[in-house]
Amino acid sequence: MSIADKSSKLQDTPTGQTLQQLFAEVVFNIPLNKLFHYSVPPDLRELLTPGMRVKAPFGNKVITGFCVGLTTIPSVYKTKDLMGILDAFPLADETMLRITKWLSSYYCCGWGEAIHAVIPPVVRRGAKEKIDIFVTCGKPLTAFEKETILQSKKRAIKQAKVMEFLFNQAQNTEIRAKELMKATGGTMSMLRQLERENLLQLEERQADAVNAQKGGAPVQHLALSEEQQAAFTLIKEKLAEPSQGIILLHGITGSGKTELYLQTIAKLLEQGRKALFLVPEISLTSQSIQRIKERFNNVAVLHSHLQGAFHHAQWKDIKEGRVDVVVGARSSIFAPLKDVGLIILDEEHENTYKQENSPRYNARDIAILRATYENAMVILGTATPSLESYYEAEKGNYTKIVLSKRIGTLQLPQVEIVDMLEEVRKKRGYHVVSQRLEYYMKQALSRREQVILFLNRRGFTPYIHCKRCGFVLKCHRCDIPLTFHKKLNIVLCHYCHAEAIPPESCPDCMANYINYRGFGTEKIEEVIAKKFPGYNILRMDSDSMRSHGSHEKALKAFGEGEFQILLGTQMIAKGLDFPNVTLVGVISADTMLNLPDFRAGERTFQLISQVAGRTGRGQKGGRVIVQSFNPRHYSITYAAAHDYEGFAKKELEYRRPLNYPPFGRMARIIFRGASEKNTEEKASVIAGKLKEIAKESNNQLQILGPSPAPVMKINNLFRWHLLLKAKDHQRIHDALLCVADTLKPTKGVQSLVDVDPYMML
DNA sequence: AGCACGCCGACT
DNA sequence: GTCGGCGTGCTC
Ligand SMILES: [Zn+2]
Ligand SMILES: [Zn+2]
Repeated sequence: MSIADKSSKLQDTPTGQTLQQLFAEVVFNIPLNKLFHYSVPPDLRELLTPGMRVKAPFGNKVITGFCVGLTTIPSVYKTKDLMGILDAFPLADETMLRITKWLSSYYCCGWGEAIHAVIPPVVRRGAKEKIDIFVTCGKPLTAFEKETILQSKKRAIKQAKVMEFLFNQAQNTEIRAKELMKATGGTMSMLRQLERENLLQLEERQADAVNAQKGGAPVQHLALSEEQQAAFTLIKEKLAEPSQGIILLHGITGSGKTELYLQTIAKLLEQGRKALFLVPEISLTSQSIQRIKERFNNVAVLHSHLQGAFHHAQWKDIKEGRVDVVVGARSSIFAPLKDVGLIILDEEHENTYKQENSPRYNARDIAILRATYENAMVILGTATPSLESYYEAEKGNYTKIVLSKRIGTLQLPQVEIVDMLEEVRKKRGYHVVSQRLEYYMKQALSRREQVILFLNRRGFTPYIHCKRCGFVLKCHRCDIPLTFHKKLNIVLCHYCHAEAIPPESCPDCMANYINYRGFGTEKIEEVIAKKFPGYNILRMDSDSMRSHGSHEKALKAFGEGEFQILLGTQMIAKGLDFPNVTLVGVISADTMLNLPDFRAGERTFQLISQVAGRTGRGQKGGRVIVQSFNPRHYSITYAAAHDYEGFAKKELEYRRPLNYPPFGRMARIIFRGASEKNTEEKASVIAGKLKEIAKESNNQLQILGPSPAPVMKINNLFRWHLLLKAKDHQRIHDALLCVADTLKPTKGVQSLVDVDPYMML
């Protein structure tokens, strides 16, 4: 314990200089937005830089914290000494400290929590650097010399095998010792023995994390279309300006956005700066990731569930400037690149950019923030801009660039909406496949073309109910109907994954009138198999694609024509590019439309547009059939007409009077607890306080609720929520700050604050 | 978040 | 009379 009084404020250094006592500002990974000051002992003084992790006594134990700053003025009289420094270099640079501070303020979490969320776990754990052993043949040998060696090893079969394997490799190529041993059955001691005999060379070094393509010229740029060229010219102009700003690149599917991204990256790299490329999710089948890797040399593809050591090495490579382009999903926005000049968000509207646990940030907003801090350009690319981005562009805050033409002679597919109510009347009863869809499927299949069917619901039937008393079978832990899975013969909760045996009679009234109602992908598969015997159906949903690599394998098989019909959920909605697919059927466009969410219409429009983009990718053209019980809903009709502008105008018209984003801002507080009563109570206490603040604000702030969340119970926890709505975010922020201390968990009820929420369930 | 301190019910 | 429940407050 050092006392910050006059006598100890000065310390003597070995050189005799007298230095003022220095204090470290430290934050911890706890839900507490508070700085703690620690005195820096003389021996640590030279080593400590903000951004490093430190060991500090906290309460009666020693924990790890982050140093976020240094000061000579402590906030308290008594300060404890720092006990150690964990890093030789700061894990977070100045920009990252600024960003995390902003995160903690904006999303209502501790600064320490924000930093914690931004540093990959492997880096925090300080994974030992992965050392690989590489084997090479050494000097070139003639065929005769090789033969002599093999002869001399006649009695050491395994050794001969190793040497033979090496000889069969191309001259001077290296192979990982592990791979070599796996292929030949050799052991490490064997390799060491061969090394001693000078028959091979072993080199121990850190595995390369970067996509280093030694030699082999990168793939050349493609020629740009007239429209692309105009867009590129504009981007280049913006790039040359001192503050480059934000570009909304609105390009329909197939208009060549990726090529523009790539050439812009190339332009930026010429300036010696680095680029960050964000994608909604990293999938091995992604075309754009493949194209980036073949176009540039030092590309790092960040994979969130990557091998620890590899990830650590990759992170270091990025930090130390050996990487030019970082590609990754949401959390890659925090990649420790120095001097980022360009941040690209592909499919900007995707909700995967929003993190659904604390800090609940949106990578799109962080990208814009980071770009202003680092003076970088942001390109938001999409075929269906989020209304937030569209509106910013309309206001002139973003530069909008439109690519309205498909590359080459490709035509947009023709979209036909089928009124399912009409269908019910015509066919007397409900059929999941309409006559129109069946007709076009027959046509396409008879021409040996392929069909994609989309349904955003897995399982066999989503409801199990009693025809006599109306009882609906629900999960005993959640307020959610159970889904019947036929193949596994279980009923499953899609929220908590609880499973049960399908009932044969009503659990409530014992009647034998159990009805399995509705349809999921599993049932559609059965229906289609009956209707189209002799065709191979590939079903892709999280049930059928559970094992590793099955996703890639399945798509490859479909691409090679092994299957004629591909049926699946969300997972087949994006990115697929199969020229032989001439028909896409949307089994139900209503699944999202009926959700209690003000973005339901926007989501429906995006989904139909995205799914429609899976066809018309070849010379044979394409057609889309959209089945709906709301065939005249504007989200569906505008999507069918490929009219984004029309949709956006209509949707904005609906949101404006209600002050929904983009006109207003929102935050949501979710309360959850084991006791229904306590949960409700807590929600109304907080709501009461907020409503008082709202009253003072002259109705600038609105409080909606408290009310039970649309899903009232998940995993035995009851859920209530309330919404804050205001014209500007500051009001919401101030209000949240006022109630912040009452949001701590009490009586087993916790409160979760979600600023700019996406999920409303 | 942990952890200590503190104040009221049901146990030896 | 004590053991332990978890409500409140603090951590440089
Ligand atoms: Zn459940
Ligand atoms: Zn019943």
